[in-house]
Amino acid sequence: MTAPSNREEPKRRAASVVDVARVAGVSHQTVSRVLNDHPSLREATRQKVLAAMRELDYRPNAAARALSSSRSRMIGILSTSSGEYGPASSVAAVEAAARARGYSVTIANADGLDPRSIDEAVNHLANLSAEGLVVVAPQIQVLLALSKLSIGIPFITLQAASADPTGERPLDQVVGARLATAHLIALGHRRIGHIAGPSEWLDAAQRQSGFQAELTAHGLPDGLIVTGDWSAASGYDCAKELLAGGVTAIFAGNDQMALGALSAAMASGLDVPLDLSIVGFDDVPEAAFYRPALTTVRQDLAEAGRRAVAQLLGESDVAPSVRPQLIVRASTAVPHNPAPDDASETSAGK
Amino acid sequence: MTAPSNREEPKRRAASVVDVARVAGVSHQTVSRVLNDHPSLREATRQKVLAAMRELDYRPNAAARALSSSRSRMIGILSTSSGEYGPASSVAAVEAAARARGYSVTIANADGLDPRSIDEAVNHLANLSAEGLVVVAPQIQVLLALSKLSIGIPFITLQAASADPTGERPLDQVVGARLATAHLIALGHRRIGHIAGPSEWLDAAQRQSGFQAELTAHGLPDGLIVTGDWSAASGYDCAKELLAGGVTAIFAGNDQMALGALSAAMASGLDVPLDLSIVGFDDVPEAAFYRPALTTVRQDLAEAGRRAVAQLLGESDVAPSVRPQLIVRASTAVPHNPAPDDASETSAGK
DNA sequence: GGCTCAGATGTGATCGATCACATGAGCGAT
DNA sequence: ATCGCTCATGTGATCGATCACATCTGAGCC
Repeated sequence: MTAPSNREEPKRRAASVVDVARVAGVSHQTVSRVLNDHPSLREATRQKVLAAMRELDYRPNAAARALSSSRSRMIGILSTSSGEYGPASSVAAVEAAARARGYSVTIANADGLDPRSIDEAVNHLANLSAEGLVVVAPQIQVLLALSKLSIGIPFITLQAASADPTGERPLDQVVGARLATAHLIALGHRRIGHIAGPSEWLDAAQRQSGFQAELTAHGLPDGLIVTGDWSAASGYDCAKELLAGGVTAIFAGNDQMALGALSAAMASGLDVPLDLSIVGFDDVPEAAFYRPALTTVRQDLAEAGRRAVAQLLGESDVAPSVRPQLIVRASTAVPHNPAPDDASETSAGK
Repeated sequence: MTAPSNREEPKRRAASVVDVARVAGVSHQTVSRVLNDHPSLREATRQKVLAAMRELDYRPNAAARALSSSRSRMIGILSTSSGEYGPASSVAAVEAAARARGYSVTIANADGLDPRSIDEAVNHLANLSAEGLVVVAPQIQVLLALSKLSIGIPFITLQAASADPTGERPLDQVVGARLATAHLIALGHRRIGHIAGPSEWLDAAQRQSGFQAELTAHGLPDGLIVTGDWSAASGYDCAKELLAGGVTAIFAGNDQMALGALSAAMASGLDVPLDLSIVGFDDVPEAAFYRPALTTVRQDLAEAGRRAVAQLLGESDVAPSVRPQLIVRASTAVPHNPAPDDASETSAGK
């Protein structure tokens, strides 16, 4: 650390605003102004500074910035069970949207069932002074923990209504569920079962209520509902149960459970879609290659991520929810014994 | 900022070390020592400080810490195409391992094919002064960009040899591929095809070379290899091509492509496993529910994530690679017309 | 010409922690 | 009793940016 540093050792400390200022022949504040593109700056000066930055390979120090401005420019993603397609894609979407706005994202995964784990994850993000949280796997426990801890950080969920009383949400799960259910009803199904996700997940609850709402809207009695855990294995078991109840169609809360249901149907010697129609939710990339190819509901997760970030950062152009889309493939068809009263509908194409 | 602050406004600035010090009746440095559990600290003092922290709901300011210690306690995850199961699970594993050590993780997704996008992602992480990078989807381009940019940040990949010349790697893809191939050979297959992942992915290359190595070790001629893009759709097309080449077994570079191959076999009127055996790679959670249930290679991604972080943070106990595991299910069997020379092996159970 | 005023730039304090160094207390050896 | 040493704690500088405020310059106006 003595003045005449060993020239064998070229790794001197990284350049700072002061170094840039010296090289450019301006003050450190001017450099800072270039960094934050301040309006009143002569173009010539800006260029001088930019040149100096390039020469020194200057990288602004994020920590120093965060400290002095007390803005971390950091968004926290709170997730659980994140090997799954939906959450994983959402994380990527949020990251892209955040980075486009000059923000970074940190993740914290919580074991959704363990309150302590949730607290730890939330606290971790709070300690980083994240400016906002995106909850990617919104279990009730997580939302409860968030409001209870009441660290003054705004948060939003992709799939469900946020704490924000306006009730805006990037993805509308109810509509998607109604789409799926309406499709089955239109085909002529009357005894329809639903494999719901775990009841503590808000998306599961919303999909389930969409299912019920659509049945009711068509004057049909309440459907059979059994609850799985999002996994294909649980889908298998739940489907067995629903089949015992005599359903001709199943709407599964996600594609994995739909896959399990497909498997259960085969194990029961039933043909899909001739004996049993199945609709999934998510449109995972593999859904078209399940056998038969799965009819499912697609959500634009990328767009949802973008909107979540926009809303979190207080941008005004909050568009209405992203509309989900029904993708009709080969796992749904007119039932064998359609209800006697209404058999005018025909099978779906593709 | 005048002394008598408006009591109508209760949101005063968050507590700092100085505040805690005042309440505890010690110096700010002592508080800092508690934070970093310094060895020489009287237990009574520590308790006093901890009590003060609790009272003030003190949260250490990560930015200030990073600035003064010049350690960001942040690990960057560089990923591409992160809706997929492998990368997504790895991210979660790395996050957990990092947080357990008091580190945070930031993600940056790059579009793996676009050099500019890679540079942007790497620079983003470098600007946050991440102390290390974990490359989760190691395409050659990404690694090239990393060495070219030569920001002095250590990095490691989960699946492939890192820049570190020791060649240690958390996951050994070659072994997994040999396991899968050996299984097919042991069943009696002689004409085996491989659906490889994109050649720019190091894991794809390693799996492919493991496949070849195993064939060679058994004195078999080179296998047929066609290259997909990890997707089920490409698996379908590649399988068709391999079938035209007359293979009796296919080793797919991941489970999605294996699913596509399953679909292609059915479309060609072939029975799996009677007419065609298929092995996948990854053991995605759904693999057991494909029809037939997929024989595949399981990797312990969680353990790999842990080791990657440990190695990155320079912990000494670098264990050898995690051994992958062959999961035999129902998609592989003895071929219809086994090679005449060696038919002593029998089918694998479940 | 002198005045005002906005545009462009500079000066020093500040954010909240750690670092480097100084100091006081306690205790055994000489 | 004094030296020397370690343990426990305190003091002030420092990290690299922004913030608040001061200063300078030149154009426009009367």
